[in-house]
Amino acid sequence: MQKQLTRRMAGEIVISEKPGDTLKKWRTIFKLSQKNLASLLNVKPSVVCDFEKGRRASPGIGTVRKFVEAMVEYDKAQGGKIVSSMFAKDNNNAVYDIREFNTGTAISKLIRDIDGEILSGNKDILERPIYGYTIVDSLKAITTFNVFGDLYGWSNERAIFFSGVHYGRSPMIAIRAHPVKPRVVIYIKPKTIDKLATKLAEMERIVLVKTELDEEEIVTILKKFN
Amino acid sequence: MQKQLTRRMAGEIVISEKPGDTLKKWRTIFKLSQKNLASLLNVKPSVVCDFEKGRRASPGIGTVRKFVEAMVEYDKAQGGKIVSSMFAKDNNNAVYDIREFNTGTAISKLIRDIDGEILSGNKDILERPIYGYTIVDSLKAITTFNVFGDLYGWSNERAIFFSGVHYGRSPMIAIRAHPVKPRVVIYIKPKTIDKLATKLAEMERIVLVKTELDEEEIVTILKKFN
DNA sequence: ATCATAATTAACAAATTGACGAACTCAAGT
DNA sequence: ACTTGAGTTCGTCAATTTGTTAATTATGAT
Repeated sequence: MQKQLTRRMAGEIVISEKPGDTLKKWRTIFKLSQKNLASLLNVKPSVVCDFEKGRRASPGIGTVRKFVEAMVEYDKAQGGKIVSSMFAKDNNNAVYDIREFNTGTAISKLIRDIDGEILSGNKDILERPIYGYTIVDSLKAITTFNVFGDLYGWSNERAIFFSGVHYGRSPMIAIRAHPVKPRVVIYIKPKTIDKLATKLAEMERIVLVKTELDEEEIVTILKKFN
Repeated sequence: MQKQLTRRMAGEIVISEKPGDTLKKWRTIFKLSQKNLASLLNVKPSVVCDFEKGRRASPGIGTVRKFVEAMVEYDKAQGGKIVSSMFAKDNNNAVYDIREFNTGTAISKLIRDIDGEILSGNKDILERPIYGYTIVDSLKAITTFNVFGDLYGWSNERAIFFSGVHYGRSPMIAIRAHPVKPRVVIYIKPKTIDKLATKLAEMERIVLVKTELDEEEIVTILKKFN
């Protein structure tokens, strides 16, 4: 986990147009003064300044490594607050938004409001109520372990929005594999729709919908639901 | 997406214990010879070699940036196949596990650790490095179309494990048919071994191995690889 | 206005990098 | 057996980096 962060920091510094600025950014994130950092590295503060100000156009990777590792080590000695905070954000971002409605909303109304196109689903299901929704990044949802536990809020009578959909196969397969099923699955701006996706949706009696709105627009629309 | 990858590559190189090895790893992933890469960078091949061999303990970040960006740019000009393959983690349940190593591991070490028996393969190939592995269910791999696109992670310098093997013919035929070849093929608990399998392996200069360990045991062993 | 702390800049010596070219090994074809 | 291509090793040298010291400029806080 630390190594991962050091890599990220190093990569960012190396690729940045202004490596010095990026270095400074990290130093401030770790709440270190130039003097502090310099003493961790056993050099004079002017060295740190030189790098930050870009007076060294292309410092060696050894230097970069020393810098980032020193910062991470320092934080670790302080309890690792900063390092772990970096990861707290990253882990949950598979879920873009999750909310519960106070009263049931008909599936058909939801679809109308988000300008959705029905890909699969019997008409008789469309008037069933749902009580909430979840918006997830499909790739992250699948790669992040255990997301599916967090996908369902208080009710599984809900809609699940998937963003970053390519063919729509993987999300439906994941849903098929999972014991708890949503009422509606909505693909956000899918590239194309694989036939297997609609087939699986029919098998599970799930309404499958696609929309060309993006996450942000959807959230603003759904804010009006209660 | 490109920038993301360049950052990752750069970070990996900087933090690696042997930056040169990591550099080389990426070069091979991008299917470039030292000469090719050198010409992209407008330097002589020996320069590339010097860096890969670690003659410079701490090359400048400018150098790293040039290298990394050149490779990504090159791939982009070729259609961006490799870059996009890095991000296409299309989930396919035929794939039991897939992982990359940070540094190359000799094939012989892998075989030793998983208690493998060599069925075919010259001794001189055994010291070649591999950079990752994939474990697939052989039946699913073949019946599910398009798996072979997902079989290779970041590098085809890898080992492919097949589980559920009966005679070992079909997997080798599939590999023969596919343009990208792995370095090593390992059968997990095969019932018997068809002669055709070893013959095909020899033709493709692939090391063919069998092991009596199961998937789970293999994964725990390979966890220790880096 | 003053004192302390943080940050910036300049000048400089020693070490290292970045690049070349030439000689060399090693494997793969033909 | 010969050739080609890929990769390795190394002496060389200008350009850069690494680090030091010392002087100078913000930035606050009292």
